[in-house]
Amino acid sequence: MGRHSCCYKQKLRKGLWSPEEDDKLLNYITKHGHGCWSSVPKLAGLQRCGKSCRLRWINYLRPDLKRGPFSQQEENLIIELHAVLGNRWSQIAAQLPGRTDNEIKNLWNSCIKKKLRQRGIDPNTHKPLSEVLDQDDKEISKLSPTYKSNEKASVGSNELNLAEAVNSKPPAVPENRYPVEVSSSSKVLNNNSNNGSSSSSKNLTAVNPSTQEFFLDRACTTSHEGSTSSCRPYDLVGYFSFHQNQSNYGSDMGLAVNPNTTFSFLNQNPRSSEMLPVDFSSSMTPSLLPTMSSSSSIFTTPPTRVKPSISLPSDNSSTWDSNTFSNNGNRSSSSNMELQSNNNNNNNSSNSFFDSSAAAFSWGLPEPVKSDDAEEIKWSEYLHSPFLMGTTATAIQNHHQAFQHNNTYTHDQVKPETSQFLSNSSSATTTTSTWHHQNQQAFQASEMCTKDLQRLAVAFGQTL
DNA sequence: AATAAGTTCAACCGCCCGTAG
DNA sequence: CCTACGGGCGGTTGAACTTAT
Repeated sequence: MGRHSCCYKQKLRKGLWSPEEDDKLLNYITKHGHGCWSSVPKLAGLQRCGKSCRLRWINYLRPDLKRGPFSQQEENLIIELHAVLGNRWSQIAAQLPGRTDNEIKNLWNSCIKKKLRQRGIDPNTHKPLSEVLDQDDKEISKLSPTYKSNEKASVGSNELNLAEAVNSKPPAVPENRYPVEVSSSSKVLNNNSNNGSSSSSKNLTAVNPSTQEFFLDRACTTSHEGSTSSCRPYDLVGYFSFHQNQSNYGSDMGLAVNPNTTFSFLNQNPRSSEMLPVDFSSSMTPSLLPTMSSSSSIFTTPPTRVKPSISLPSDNSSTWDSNTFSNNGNRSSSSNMELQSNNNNNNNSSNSFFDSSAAAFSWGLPEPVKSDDAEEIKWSEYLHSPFLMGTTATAIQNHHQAFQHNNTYTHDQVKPETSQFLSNSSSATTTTSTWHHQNQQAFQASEMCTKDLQRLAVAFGQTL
């Protein structure tokens, strides 16, 4: 059958690394760099194969690795990126400094998948499980009876039986509602609009206090400058929950797409057949992104905000005010998805979007506008939508800006070369510093938006 | 306290791609 | 053009650890 592994061929050591081996590898790479991995073990005096050394270095010994549990924001970013990139762990890891693809993969398989299922989301498609099941049933029903039974078994065997998962989802979930996680002590605030507008109350329809979830109308519509498009809140982003003291990515969010820029999310994987041409073209943005900011960001930059049309305070101490929720109540105006330029990043500010210990956030979730012509954006469209891509791209952009300002490595150097660590031994430490610092830098860097977007596009394999 | 069941995560495996010869 | 090799990636395994019974 297959060839033997290099370790088998060379009768090399396998399994867990001893501290002595770690020392040897670390010392060698610190002094000489890894160079050709296949020669590293020999030169370092290790009875390991080059691949094993490389893996150990990348996943464990690298000085810029961030230790400790993933923050909620990191998890959210992973989910968001997974929705776009799928199981391209290395690319996902490239957006999470200090995290390895292996780590993220493990987290996904052991933790996030489970969480998503518990919320009734299929982790593979990011669709509600009920939809996935329906689709499966439809596809299976097209097949012959013999194949049908076998296939159904294999579908379920992937990990968890989907039917099982559906059964386990919160019973209170109406079929056409998406659960959005909020933290404890959340309240229904669908009557928060103090200006008499219907505002968000149409979207926020139910709260299950036991599961701490609230549900949004599945189909809602965004309306901007006369153009109306409908979307599903869950489709737009999935869910987000924000918890106090988990602000590694900064405490604010925003969206940004340079309206004059078209750039593509190209898979860096050399396997060309897997190229992922996800374009977020500016030509698509106006209908979904009413107000553009050239320097806003997701997770990072303080000044730009997305006001949610739905939001929840976590407790009495929360600083959510009516303005936070109502967006002036003008449901047909761009305020539904308003991106505000607001330099006030004071966390104690009553306007601060992420002040509360937890906030269900729907990404500028548009309010429903009755429109018979409105069609739901399909999931695949969502994945290609400028809305998400804008957020993702901007997150990426700012993360990379942060990197660049830390003199660590750029996207083109996502897999850090030893020489960089050696020449920037101090910056390697910096890389593991808090995100706040990076966020600040990212914000400063955002002034050079156009230039950086070009850099981003280049980094992702497309010239502007 | 013992053991089973479940979870986490480091490491391995095998495949694919790019490149040098 | 072909082949061998190194690097990189995603999937999988299994040891170590934790929790439940």
